[in-house]
Amino acid sequence: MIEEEQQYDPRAVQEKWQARWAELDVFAASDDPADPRERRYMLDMFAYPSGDLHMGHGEVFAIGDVIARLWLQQGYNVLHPIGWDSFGLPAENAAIKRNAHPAEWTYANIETQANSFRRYGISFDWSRRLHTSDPEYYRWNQWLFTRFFDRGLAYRKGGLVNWCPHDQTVLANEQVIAGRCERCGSDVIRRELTQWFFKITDYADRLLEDMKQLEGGWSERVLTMQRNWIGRSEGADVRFEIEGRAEPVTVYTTRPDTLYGATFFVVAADAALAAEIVSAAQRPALEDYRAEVAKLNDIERLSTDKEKTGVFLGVHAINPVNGERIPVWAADYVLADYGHGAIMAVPAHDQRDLDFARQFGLPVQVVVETGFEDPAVTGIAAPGEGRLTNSGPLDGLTKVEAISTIIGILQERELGHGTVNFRLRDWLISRQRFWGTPIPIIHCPSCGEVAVPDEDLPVTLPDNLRGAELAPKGVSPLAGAEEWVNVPCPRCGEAAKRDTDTMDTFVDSSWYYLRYTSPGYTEGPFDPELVRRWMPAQQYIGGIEHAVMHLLYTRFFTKALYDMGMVDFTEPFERLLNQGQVINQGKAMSKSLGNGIDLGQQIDAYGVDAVRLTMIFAGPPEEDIDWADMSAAASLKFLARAHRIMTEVTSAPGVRFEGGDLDLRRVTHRTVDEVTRLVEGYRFNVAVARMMELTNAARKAIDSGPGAADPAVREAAEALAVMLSIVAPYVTEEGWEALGHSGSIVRAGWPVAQPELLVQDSVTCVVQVTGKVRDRLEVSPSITDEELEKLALAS
RNA sequence: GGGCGAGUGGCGGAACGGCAGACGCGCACGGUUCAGGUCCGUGUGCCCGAAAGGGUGUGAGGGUUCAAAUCCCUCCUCGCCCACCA
Repeated sequence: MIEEEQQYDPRAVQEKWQARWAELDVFAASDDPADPRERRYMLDMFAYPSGDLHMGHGEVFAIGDVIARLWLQQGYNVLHPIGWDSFGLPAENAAIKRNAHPAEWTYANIETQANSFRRYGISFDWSRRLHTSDPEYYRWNQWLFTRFFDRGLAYRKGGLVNWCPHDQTVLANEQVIAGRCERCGSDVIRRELTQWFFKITDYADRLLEDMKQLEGGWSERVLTMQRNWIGRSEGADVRFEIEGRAEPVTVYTTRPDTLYGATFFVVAADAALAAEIVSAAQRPALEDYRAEVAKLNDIERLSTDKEKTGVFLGVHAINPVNGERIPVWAADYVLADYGHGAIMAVPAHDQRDLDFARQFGLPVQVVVETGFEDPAVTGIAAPGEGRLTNSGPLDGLTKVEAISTIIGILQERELGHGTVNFRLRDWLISRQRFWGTPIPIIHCPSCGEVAVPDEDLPVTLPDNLRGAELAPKGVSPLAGAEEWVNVPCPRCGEAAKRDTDTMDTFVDSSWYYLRYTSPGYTEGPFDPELVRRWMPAQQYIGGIEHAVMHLLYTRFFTKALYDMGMVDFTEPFERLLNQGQVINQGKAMSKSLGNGIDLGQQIDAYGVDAVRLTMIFAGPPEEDIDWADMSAAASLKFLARAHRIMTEVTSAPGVRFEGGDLDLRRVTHRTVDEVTRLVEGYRFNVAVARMMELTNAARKAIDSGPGAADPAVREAAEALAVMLSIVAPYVTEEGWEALGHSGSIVRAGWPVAQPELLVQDSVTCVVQVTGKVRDRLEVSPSITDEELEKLALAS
């Protein structure tokens, strides 16, 4: 029920100011090079149009808007755009279910979300809106792909890839989370396919190295996650002869110093090499074993303390440094796609190798004196440091000395060399689905892979496929669109076929922030001049779930574009904030738990301002918010209290503050000073607490202090209105109007603290003796140490 | 198994190495109100005490320091990331 005393009706106020903001165009960024204002780019991760906005959007966009509105108040020329990441599986699945085209569902949801964003009061420059499913956008995806293709950064290769049996498409390594599909949670299996990749591994070193630029601006957490993902390690490649094979086999090791302790050799069971070198006698055993391994999915393979399994391949390898014949085994603990898919096993100094040796009765040779008891007896490997032993020329050396010595020997004899290895794999971008950017390649029987020429871009999706025609069948639905598929080769004119796969939607999101600077640009993906002006973005905000995938891909794209001379920076985002999740009753909201909270309903009940304030005041932005612990009603109460202060001011607008009540003025200026620093340091919840204190101080001044007519009360109310406007834009617009101002508070200007009002007349000095508070002294802040000591001893 | 981070009232959370618990929720009491709610005010870590006051207190234990929630070590618990990564 709406109370008669209630000062404002959220719904009417919201509509009033949405119209006013549009009319005054207060959120437009200026591309005018003559604009004297310093530019700032506030970037939110764009939205996926899965229905209406949800609570998570409510938090992330509230946070982004606080920063964007702070900058607007501070007088910056602010770019704060929004768009939609509108290709992707859910649209396709919805279309199959409803016998419709994915575009219908997608664009309807986009409109719903756009309206909700407007209501939510986010300070977007709507003129820059983009949708990745628009041909004008994905045209440039294709253009960029062809540039990557020309430079060898996009290439096709066959091999084992991750396959999601539910979504019926391949997945990039980054999209496999603990053996499951990142999107649907199905167990991922491996499949042999020829697919398109982006050569992100060429950039592994730079992706790692350039993190130096990000330190301080990105959380250590995200940087660590990226570092782990890239997984750089230093070691050596060592060539082992395999008896009966012409070519030696290379293994990678981080411990070349232990080469003399290699007592057997292991090949990944699923690697082609195992089948190639196995002896005739052992072939059936290997085939049985491979069938066993194939049955296990990654989850089972990962189960802890799993017994080591493997089969002897009936052949021997030769240890290149001491000529020893060591048996070659196949096992599933060696991974086909890491290193070279084969290892030298040093059981004395590697736990996995030791477990395997003990399982199959293989010899253990200690080559480092670590002080550990004999691993062969204890079953505990000795991975530590120590002097080398039983190692010929390495005997007596330390680990570091031995590594460089053995690498020298290997290089001299052409048996190996020092090298760096990465865990990072190339980015698999092909998808066997419809609702994405068609890969702009034509396969010609005589010319091979031919890029679609620029003048033929975009290759648009056929619009006659709908419903069941889009159903996943293991190959792209585009393969069924014959008149679309069959085209002449652009090079020779012979009959050829289009590539029928579409691109991973992470390609779309790898450069959208560049397009915002010039969304209507037709000469390329973005206007290089405008990108130079606006980028890199000062602030990026989004969920931690993108810490590896999206953020790694955007960084890769930026570096690739830098190498093409299209941008003049190597890192796209200066500061990154990863907000926590909004959960309910301790758990993520989900349909199955029935604990979902609807953002729209919260707004209907409490108003936009109260919902935004609740998100902001709940705690540090990186932490999760449990909505069950929050009170939007309390937020509404505070907003009404703050608004009432603004309506009670009786002095005239423009009154000189100088003669006003000094105590209140000090509180105001101290609050301004602190709030500014708190917001800039992401401490939004504490900033709100300070605003509440200012509100309480103003309340007291009106009720039992100098009274509503005192200029200091106006000063407090105006400062409060502007500071609070970055969190609660609507009620503060009302308050600003009640204070006698016209136009919009968006342009009011951020208050500036006067230094002389920040110093206090007296400070409380606490006298402690052995850590216990013994006395408190009120002293001048300018007191000298001697005087203070005298006072303390006297008391 | 490895790495990173975090443990503070009934709750969400504040505290450059310097008065622990700001601010808010909740609760209690008072004012306003016919009443309830709203609104305004006071109080509120825990223990003893009518009060003044005293004791105690930031997951556990130890250390550094005149002084530790904060820095160091060990342990416990929770969260996240990676994971037979050679």
